[in-house]
Amino acid sequence: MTSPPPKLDAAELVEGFRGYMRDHNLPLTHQREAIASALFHSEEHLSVEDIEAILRDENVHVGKATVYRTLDLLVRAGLVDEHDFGEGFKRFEPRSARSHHEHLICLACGKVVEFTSERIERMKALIADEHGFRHHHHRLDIYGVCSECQGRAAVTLERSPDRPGGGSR
Amino acid sequence: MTSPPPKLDAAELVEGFRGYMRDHNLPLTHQREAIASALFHSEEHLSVEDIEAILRDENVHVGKATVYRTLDLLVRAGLVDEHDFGEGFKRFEPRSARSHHEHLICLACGKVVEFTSERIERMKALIADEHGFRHHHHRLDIYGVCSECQGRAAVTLERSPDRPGGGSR
DNA sequence: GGGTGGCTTGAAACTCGTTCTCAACCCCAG
DNA sequence: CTGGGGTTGAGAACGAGTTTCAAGCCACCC
Repeated sequence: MTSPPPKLDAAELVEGFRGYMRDHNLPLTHQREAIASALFHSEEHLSVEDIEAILRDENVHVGKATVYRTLDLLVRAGLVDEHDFGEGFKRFEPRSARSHHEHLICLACGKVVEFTSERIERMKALIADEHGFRHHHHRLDIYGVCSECQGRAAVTLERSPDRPGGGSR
Repeated sequence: MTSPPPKLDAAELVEGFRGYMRDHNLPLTHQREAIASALFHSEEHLSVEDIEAILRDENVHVGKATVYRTLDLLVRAGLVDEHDFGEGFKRFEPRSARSHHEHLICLACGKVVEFTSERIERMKALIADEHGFRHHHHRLDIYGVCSECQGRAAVTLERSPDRPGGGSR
């Protein structure tokens, strides 16, 4: 478990968080800063468990209720995106300066690769229109096997939709 | 709640189920037939609760463990597709003769509209390729507000990804 | 038709992610 | 510094889904 390099615009996001809290007259507690900072400085799609582990490593104790509450806050502030890759729990990702992106998920190792597609952006708006929907948001997740895992022996995938390989339930 | 017209190829699917059970030397119990039949004759994306309600209406008592086990069986048999629209529980849909399709989900009333897109089918394969992934399956869900709900007063949507309006948690 | 073996069933206990409760606590404006 | 309102944390609660295990049923045999 190596520590990944800090997210490019982490400082910006932290500043954005402080501003949001100020604007909404919400107290900026140590716990909230620790959680936001942990998330903003990560390159990964973190689960609540991941976040708790990071805080534990930093010897910062935060109750899980607070982790969930703060994540909720961050999502509502528009600084964090919430994802459900069908593992039975959610993952969180700082909303970077980059535009909206989709995900490629490896069924063997759980790796998540992000990509963007102008054409898909245009198409989803078109499709919503066609059916009389006012588009709000969408989700495109492609599940497959990444190039590294294709090399490894006998990657047998059962027919099991919405179920990456990393689940522990 | 009016009863929707039966799915076009329900009889076919029931026959497929019988065949699968025979081929795999699995006993065809009353419970399994009742669950499969309920699902195959529905036009909706049913939750486990929905299925239990249908069976209750038919005065067929089936334990929920059996419902889950049978759904698992149907999914593995390839006769049913499993979906997660981010409501906190799964929905099930008979796999009809139609090709793979995507979903438009109304955030206000929970209605699900299906659609297909040749271009998206082609594009997702292309994208997987581009990133060295062997494509397995994918999911495209577009969330928005349907035309009927757009008319209704004050449909205020909080910024809350993966969360249709029908949840009861 | 009756027997028999193995798979299935159902009720309840359990798991696990997430939310709620509430008394103690902290942030910050005054 | 002080007070009050929002926040925190431990644990209880919740809800979807799974497991357990004794009792029951299906299907095949005679």
